[in-house]
Amino acid sequence: MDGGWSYEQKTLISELIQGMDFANQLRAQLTSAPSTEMRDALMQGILSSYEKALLILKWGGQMPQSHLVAAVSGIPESPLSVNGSPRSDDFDKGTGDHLQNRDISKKRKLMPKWTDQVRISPENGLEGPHDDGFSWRKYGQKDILGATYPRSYYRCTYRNTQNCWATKQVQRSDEDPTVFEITYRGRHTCGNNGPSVPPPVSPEKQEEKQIDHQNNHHQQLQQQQSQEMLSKFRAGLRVDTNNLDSNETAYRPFSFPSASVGFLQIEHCNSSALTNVNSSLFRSFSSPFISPSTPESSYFSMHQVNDSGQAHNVRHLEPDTNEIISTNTSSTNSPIMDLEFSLEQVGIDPNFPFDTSFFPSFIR
DNA sequence: GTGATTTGACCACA
DNA sequence: TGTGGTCAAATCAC
Repeated sequence: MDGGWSYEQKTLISELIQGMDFANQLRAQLTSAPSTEMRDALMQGILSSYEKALLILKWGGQMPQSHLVAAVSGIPESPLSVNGSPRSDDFDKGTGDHLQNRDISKKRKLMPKWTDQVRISPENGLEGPHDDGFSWRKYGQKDILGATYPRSYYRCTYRNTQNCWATKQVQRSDEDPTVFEITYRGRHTCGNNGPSVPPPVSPEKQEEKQIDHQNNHHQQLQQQQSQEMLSKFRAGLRVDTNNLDSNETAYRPFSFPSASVGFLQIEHCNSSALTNVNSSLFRSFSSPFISPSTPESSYFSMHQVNDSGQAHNVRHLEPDTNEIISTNTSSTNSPIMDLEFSLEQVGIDPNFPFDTSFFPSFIR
């Protein structure tokens, strides 16, 4: 799948992912103040646009329809408490304030939710669901009515330390015990093992990197051009906060940082670089991204990076049967279908000199 | 000793 | 009232 991807494209995706993370974090901050509708809409616009851009770049308009269902919803996902202060576990322990707990419960319900299905291949020796790159901590297991196998509940390990309220539920399929249905809820707001933090590198990966370093010389040349292009891109990206309440003047116009860890990942541009991108995409968006299958396989597969930095096939999706289920009702349900969004909507200077050669030919 | 997992109990919701 | 989701004490693993 990685074939044909230019360095610039990888870089742009990395940057977009990071920008999306920032937007997420910003939204989490903004929702702490009253009158959040405007800001939520703004943030949703940013996220939606990022998602579309990534979809365009990733699939060149040929994304499998069966995997477009889940998408970022337009509803607030922030796990922040109503008063805006970061929640601690103490809030959940519910020793006193039931109203507050009710709010938290509602917020959780409103979190974006999407379902993925993962087939475990016997050859990789996995007995449980794949490692999706994030660090999860199991907090419960429940027998579900009508289900053969119990459902496991996981939350982000960094929930306490980084206020990351992402959770997932893992349910083994009755029909096919090798398939795990994983329901994610909420986006990761932690940076751990996410797009911004490269996972530890295994010996195998280091070997890959050595090989890939041989290609780095050429990539460095490209990198210079990309840096230049990205700086233009950053300069053109603005979120207009003029319409925000006056008490929000502390919020600066959104822009990309001058440096990004994601860029460092690309710097070691190996097979795992895109793997990281894929993994990041997978984590950052409701729409899972899968790669074309290998010729010998009738499945789609997706490489992801586990905690030890090993890339492995974690998704073997039968294109016809493994539909992605989602409860999402957002307008972004069909990202490819809904590409008519203006740059001004998201604060991008319409006069920004996009290098159209950068984009897949179908949108030129 | 510390962190992760297990598991029974509790709570909210339909 | 039944079910799903979460909590938290007990237990396990490293």
